[in-house]
Amino acid sequence: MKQYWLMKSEPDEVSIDDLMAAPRHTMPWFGVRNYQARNFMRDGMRPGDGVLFYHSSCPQPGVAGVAEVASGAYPDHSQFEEGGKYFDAKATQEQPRWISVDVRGLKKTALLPLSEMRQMPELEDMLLLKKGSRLSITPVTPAQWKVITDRLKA
DNA sequence: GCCAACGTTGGC
DNA sequence: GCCAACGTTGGC
Repeated sequence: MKQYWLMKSEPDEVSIDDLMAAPRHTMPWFGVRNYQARNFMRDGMRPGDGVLFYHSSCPQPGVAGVAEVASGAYPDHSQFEEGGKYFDAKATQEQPRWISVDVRGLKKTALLPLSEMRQMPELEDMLLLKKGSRLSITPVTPAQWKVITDRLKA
């Protein structure tokens, strides 16, 4: 059963344009350092799942495009890069702590701003919109997916 | 830059 | 296992 997700990225780090410009529109999703988000990737995601690509921590936060999960989970290389921003001294090759999946961009869309999503009654239960929600990866229900992707086409 | 909310760490 | 202190996220 296909599932749906929302994945946050800071456009200064990786924007929807960066994703679409990558070879085969595909990039590894690295740098997740939160267990709940990791577990969603590890236990919930399957290739072909739908992804809303969300721009966060920027002047215009919102959904910037549609993507899909393009691989299963594998160890996040950045945890082993000593001196790197995402290095984790407690991770080993034998016992990796963090994982990545590949994400393939399907299309860049007109930005659906967070402010507008907050005004859509159908989205009031979205995890993204809950007070205090900071998870970089959240599940999206099929109904929410439909409302949002329909809106992105309009 | 502010700050609310949440997650993690570490002493006990 | 508790919980205070600290760090991070992310909208504004």
